[in-house]
Amino acid sequence: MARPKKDDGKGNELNIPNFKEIEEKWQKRWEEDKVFQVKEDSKKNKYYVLEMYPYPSSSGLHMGHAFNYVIGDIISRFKRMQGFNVLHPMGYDSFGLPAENAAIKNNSHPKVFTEDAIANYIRQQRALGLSYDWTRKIQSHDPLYYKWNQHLFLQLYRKGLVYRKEAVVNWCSKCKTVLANEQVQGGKCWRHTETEVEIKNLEQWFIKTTVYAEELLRDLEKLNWPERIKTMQRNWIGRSEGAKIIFKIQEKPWNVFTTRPDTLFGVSFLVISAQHTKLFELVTKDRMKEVEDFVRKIKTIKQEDIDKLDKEGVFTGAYADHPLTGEKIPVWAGNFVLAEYGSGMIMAVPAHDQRDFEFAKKYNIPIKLVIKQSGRDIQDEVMIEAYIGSGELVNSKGYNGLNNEEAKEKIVNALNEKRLGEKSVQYKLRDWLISRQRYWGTPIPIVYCENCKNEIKRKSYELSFYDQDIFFQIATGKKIVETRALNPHEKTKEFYGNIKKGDYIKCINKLTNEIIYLKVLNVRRFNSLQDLFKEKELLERIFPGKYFDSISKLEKSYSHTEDYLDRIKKYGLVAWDVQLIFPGIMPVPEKDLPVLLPEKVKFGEGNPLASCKEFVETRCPKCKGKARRETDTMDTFFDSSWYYLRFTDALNTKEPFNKKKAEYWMPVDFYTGGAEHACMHLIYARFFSKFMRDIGYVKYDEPFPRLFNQGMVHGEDGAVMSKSRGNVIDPLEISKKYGTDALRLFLVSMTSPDKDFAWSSAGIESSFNFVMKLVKYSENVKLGKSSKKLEHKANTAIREVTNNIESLKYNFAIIHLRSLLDSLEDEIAEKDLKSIIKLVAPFCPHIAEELWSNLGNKDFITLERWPEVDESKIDTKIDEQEKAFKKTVDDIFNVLKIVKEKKGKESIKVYLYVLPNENEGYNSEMLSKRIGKEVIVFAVNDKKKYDPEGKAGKAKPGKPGIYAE
RNA sequence: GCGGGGAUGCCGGAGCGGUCAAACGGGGCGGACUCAAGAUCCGCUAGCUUAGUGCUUACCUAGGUUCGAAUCCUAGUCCCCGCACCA
Repeated sequence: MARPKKDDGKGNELNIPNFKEIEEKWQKRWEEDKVFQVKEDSKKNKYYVLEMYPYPSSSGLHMGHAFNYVIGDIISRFKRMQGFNVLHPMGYDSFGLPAENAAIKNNSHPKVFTEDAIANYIRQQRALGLSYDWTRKIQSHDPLYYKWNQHLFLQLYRKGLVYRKEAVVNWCSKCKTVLANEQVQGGKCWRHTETEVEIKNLEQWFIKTTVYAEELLRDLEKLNWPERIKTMQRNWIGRSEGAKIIFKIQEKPWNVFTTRPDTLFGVSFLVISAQHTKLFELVTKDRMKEVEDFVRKIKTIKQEDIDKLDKEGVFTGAYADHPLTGEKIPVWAGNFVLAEYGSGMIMAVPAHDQRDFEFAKKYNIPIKLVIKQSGRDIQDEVMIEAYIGSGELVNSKGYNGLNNEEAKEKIVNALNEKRLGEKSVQYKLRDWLISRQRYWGTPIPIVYCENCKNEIKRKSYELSFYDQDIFFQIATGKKIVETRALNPHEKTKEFYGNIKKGDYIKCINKLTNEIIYLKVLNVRRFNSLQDLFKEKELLERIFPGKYFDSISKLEKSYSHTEDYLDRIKKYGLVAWDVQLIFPGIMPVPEKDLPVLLPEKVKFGEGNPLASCKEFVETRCPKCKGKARRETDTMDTFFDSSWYYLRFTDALNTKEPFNKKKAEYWMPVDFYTGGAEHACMHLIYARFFSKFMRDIGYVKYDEPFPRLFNQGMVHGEDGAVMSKSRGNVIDPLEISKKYGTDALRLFLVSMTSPDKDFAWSSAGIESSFNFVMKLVKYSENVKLGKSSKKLEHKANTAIREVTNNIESLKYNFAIIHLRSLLDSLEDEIAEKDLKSIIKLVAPFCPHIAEELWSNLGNKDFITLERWPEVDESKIDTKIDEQEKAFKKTVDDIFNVLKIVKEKKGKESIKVYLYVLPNENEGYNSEMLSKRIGKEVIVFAVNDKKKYDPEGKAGKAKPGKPGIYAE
C-alpha cells in the first residue's frame, strides 16, 4: 500500500512535508541542545518516567515496544512541558541466554551479538523521537554496571540474605541451567514453552526473598497498580495462616504445616513428599524396596500429567505419635505432596480434605469424622467426599462441641503448652534461585577455598540447638541476634564467657541434624534482664513481633526455664550479632570487583566459565592459597532488580548510585511495561527496594508507586502480533511511510493504552490525515483574531487534553484534538494556534517543532510551557448553539430528503426562518457551504421574507422554520 | 479447582442509572468538487413512519430493582488471562 498522492483539490500537488527530513532534523537538534538531559534541581519538582528496559533481541524493536515507549514518551513530554524536571532514561537488559545461544549458533560472541542488537535498538528508538536522556544509558553486560550487581550481591550476603543450599530445583535442558520458581510456567520453561522442566537436586545460590514476604504482600495495598497485577502477586506470595505441628517419628520431631489444626483429631496418616530430601531417614528396612520403586516411578512422570495424576503413595513403615493423643499414625510417602512447600510433609485428615479423602479411600486408611455438618447425624453418615466446611467438633476428646474456628485456637494453645506446635504463617513464595550455569551473565563474586573451609570448621565452637524455631530464624535470616544466654546450659557456660568478635560457631540443630555456621560480628553483655530491656531495638530483633512492653511479660515468656534468673546472675546475659557463613565460601573483597567475565571462552559444552582455567583458578582472598572461582552467573533478573536506581546516577564509578541523587529522583513516578513481569521482575525489584532501604541505600519502600500495563498489540487479523503468525507490522516501516508522528498518534488513538488493540492499516491513514490537516491548516491560516467560538473550542481542548493525558486516556485526548481541528476557522489568534500546536506536541513532537519554528519561534516547543486554560473563554452557550446548529443542519437534510421523495425532484434553495434572538447562530454562508445548496436566512418577523407555505410559523426556540424548493 | 477481566451497532472501540439508536475511528453507501481518479469537504449507515415527526425493536440470555437500565442486582451461557495437588 503506497502512500496516497495528495493534492489540494484543485489539481495542484499538495506539499507533503518530508517527514523523514523533519524528524531527523529535530532529533538531531534535540540531541545537540541536550534538551532531554537532566540534572537534580531542588527547585524543580521531579518526575521520573520509565519504561521497562528491553532485552536487546536481534530481531529489533517490534510494535509492542513502540507502543510501550510512546506511552511513556507522551507523559514525559507532557510533564516536561508542565515544568517538571523529567527523568526519562533508557537502557538494555543485555545479559541473557538468547544472546549466548544465538552466538553459539552463529559462531559469534555474545558480546558482539548483544552490542549489535543494542546499536540497532538505539537507532530505532531514536527514530521514534523518544525523549530519552541518552547520557544515562545503561547496559547490564557492561562491567561498569555488573560490578554493582556483584557489590549488591555481597551486601545481600553480608546481610545473610544469600545462601547456598542443596535443594529440589527446576532444570531446563534447553537452557542447560536451573530456573527460578518464577521462571517455571505450567511445568515448562518460560523461554521454552515446549520444554519440560526437570526436577533435580542441586546445590545452588538462593536469595531470601521470603524474609520480606509479609511486607511484599502488605505493601501491595498502597500501590497504584492494575488490580490484576496486584492479585497475581498476592496469589504468588500466597499467604496462608495455620499452625505448625510437631509429630515425633522414631523419636525425632517432624514438622507439618496445616491450615486446619481444628481437625487434628481426625488425622489418620501423615504424608511426606516423595521428593523430600529426608524421606529415606524414616523409611524402615522392610519397606525400603517399595519406597525406592515408588520414588523411581514418580520421577518418570511428566510434569504435564501431574494434574491428571491419581494420588498415589506408599507406606514408609514409620509411625508418628499423635501430639495430643499419642496414637500411632502411619507415615506414607505420596506423590501429591510438594517437597518445597511448608515442611514437605502433611497431616492427612481424609474426612475433611478432598485429596486426603481420595488417598485414604484408595489405600483403605480409616476416615475419621471430627467436624459435624450442621443438620446431619454423624451416625448414618456415608461419606462420598470430604466435608471441608465448618461445624461442630466431634470425636475430639475435650474439644467436642466447639465450633471449629474456636477449636483452632484452643488446639493450637494446647500444642503450644506441650511445645509441639504453634500458630504459623506459610507462603507460597520461595526463595529466589539466582545461580545459572551459563556464561552470559554477571559472575557471582565468590571464591571457594578448601583451606579456609577446614580452618573454620576446626576453629568453630560447637553449639547445639534444641529449639527448632531459633535455628530456623537464624537460618532464614529473620534473626541475626542470639540470646541463648537467657537459657544457658551448664555445659556451654565457658562458651558464653569467652565468645568474642570474629569467632565462628557451628550450630547443630539436634532435631534435624542440620548444621549452620555463624560468624560473630559483635558481642554485648548485660548484667540483668532490666539492662537488656532498655535495648528496645535489640529486643525487637531477638523477639521479633512480640513487643514486650514490660519485664514481667518477658520473664513470663521465659518462665518455662525455672531457674533462668539464677542463671542470668551466674553467667550474665550475652547477646551476639551473628552472620550466617558457609565455610570455604569466600566472598570476593569489594576492592577486587568487578569479577570480570572472561572474553575468551569455549562455547558449546556446558558452562563455558567452568572450562576457562584462567577464570576458575584463583587465589583465596583470605589465606591467599589456591582457590577455585564460582562459575555460576546470576539470573538476569538480578540486573533488572535495581537498574532504575542506576539511572539516577548512571556514570558513578565509586558506588552503585549516589544516595542523594537517588533520593531526589526515586521512586519512579510512572512505570510502564507488560503484564508478563507481574511475578518476576516486579517482585524482585520490590524485594530489592526493601532490602536496600534496610541497609540504608534508599529511603522509599516501594520503587514503582504507579505502574501501568499497556495492552497487547495484535495484528490486523486480530491475533497477537508474532512472527510465527506472519502478521507482524514493523513500526519503522510505518514510520517511513506515514511519518513517526502519525505512527505515535495512531498507537494511542485506537483505544485506551491499557487495552489490547488490533493494528489497522486504514486506521494509520486517519492519523496521517490528522497530521496533514494540522500542517495544512497552520500553513494557510490567517493569523489575527480568534472568534469567541474558536477561543471556546481551544480552551475546552486545553482543559480536556490536559486531564486526559494526566489520566492516561490518550485516546480521549486525541478525540478532543480531532474535534478541535474540525472546528478551526480561517482566522486564528497566534496565541491560540500556539496552544493547539503545544497540545499536539507530546503526541507528534517532530511536526509540532516544525510548525512551531515556522511560526518564527527560536526555542524548542519541547521546552515550552504547557498551555493554561482560560476558563473565562469557555462558554457552554457556544456548545449549545453549536448543537442547535447541527440539529438544524440535520433537519434541513431531512426536509430535503422528504421533499425530494414527495416532489420527485431535488430542491435548489432552502429558506430558514429564525427567531430574532437566535439570529447570530445561523449564518447563511456557513449553512450554504455545509448543505451544499443556497440557504437564505430570514428573521421570522421579517415582513419582506419569502415564505410561500408559511413555514415561518413553525419556528421554535432552537429550531428555525424551514422551506425548501 | 481458585482468582482476575470481559461480552455493545458491519468492524475496532467509548459509555457504566435518565440528556443513548449509543462518542471517536474504520468500512460501506450517497452527494459536492473535478474531464477523471485519488485527496478534501458534506450527509446517510436498526426498522417503519414524517416536510425537520412519531413509533417499534436494540447494548450475550433469562429474570429482578427503579417512574426510568447498555449502565444496578440475581442466575446462566460463552470468551480471554493468571495460578494450579500450596495442605
